[in-house]
Amino acid sequence: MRGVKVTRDQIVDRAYELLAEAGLSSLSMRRVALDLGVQPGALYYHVASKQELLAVVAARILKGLPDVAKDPREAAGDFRSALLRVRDGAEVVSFVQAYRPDLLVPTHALRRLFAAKFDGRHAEWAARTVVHYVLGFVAEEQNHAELVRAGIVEEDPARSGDSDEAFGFGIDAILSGLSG
Amino acid sequence: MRGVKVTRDQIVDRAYELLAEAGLSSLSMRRVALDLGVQPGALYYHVASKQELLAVVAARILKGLPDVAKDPREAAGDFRSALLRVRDGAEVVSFVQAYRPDLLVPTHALRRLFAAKFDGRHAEWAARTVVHYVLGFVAEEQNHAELVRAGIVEEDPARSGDSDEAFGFGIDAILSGLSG
DNA sequence: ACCTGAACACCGTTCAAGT
DNA sequence: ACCTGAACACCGTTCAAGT
Repeated sequence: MRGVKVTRDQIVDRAYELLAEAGLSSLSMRRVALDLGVQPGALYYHVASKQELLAVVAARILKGLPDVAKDPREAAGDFRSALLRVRDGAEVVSFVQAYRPDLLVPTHALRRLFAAKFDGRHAEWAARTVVHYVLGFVAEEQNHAELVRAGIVEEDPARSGDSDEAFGFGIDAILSGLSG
Repeated sequence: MRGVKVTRDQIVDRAYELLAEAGLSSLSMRRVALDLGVQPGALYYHVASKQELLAVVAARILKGLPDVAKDPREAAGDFRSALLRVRDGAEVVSFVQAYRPDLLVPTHALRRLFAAKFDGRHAEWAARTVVHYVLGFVAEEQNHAELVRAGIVEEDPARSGDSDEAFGFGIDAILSGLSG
């Protein structure tokens, strides 16, 4: 077989699509390679590791998010929406936050907003408090959705539908506490 | 080879130790089986899946946590301490929270504490707000620690050491917001 | 009842060799 | 420069067959 050309962009695109459509458990280097008609090893000429690939995919999940929002409440809502658009989005972004915190837009935007009321140290902590809450909230939402999809757990109709309200409740409490 | 007897407790014990000492990436069914001197398939007579095993391990991580604490601040601190005792503790508990929410003590305890000020619905949301924050915070702490340990990322001395203070800052903000 | 042996269908990563 | 082929060292899970 001849070597079929692959670009880094194609790899990232395919990885993103795979994640968005099928979730993190379907996103493997071998699957990406197969879809692109290339041997698994070929990917490593363009990307150092699966972790690096995930970091770039996470950045794409958050692309389009404005780097400066009106207020923290809107920033948090936009953040959640971006995560929900991609299956397991919160888990991927959560990992990348520890791997490459500099790559993540929402923390920057929030820190800037909080910089009006706090000094640098506390603005950073305030931003992280919001980010941790959002990631924790959405991670549970999405993990639960994956388990329902897999038929491992059945969704209980009592607690479903309240997600937006529950999210808003927490955000409001946090923001009111931060401005107290 | 003859069949060596294994109990469910031995499996859970070994899984917990493996996690505590070496982290989630070292916790495999095959490794547990090897350590117990048994074939991998033998485990499936005692435990339905790796997910079920993780659920029991998560319960053990939180065992010893009082099911009714004095105040939410203490409950949150105890929760974080329990997670930090085991490598990748937050990630495991985070997964299990979506898989078997009923198994997790801290939400129960917090809901009970918040039930004094809120009705059932809002007490639940308040408890979850705190739990999401704690899990998000500790997940980042531990993910970062794993990456440092693996030499993939070097820890920056500027932001290290502040963890307790940063955690307290967020908790105080959330709790003051919840009681406003 | 409980385990072995062996398989099935996968993983991420490396690297000599080819073009 | 970029890819193949092939390997290395693993995974979770299933299941007939043994005891």
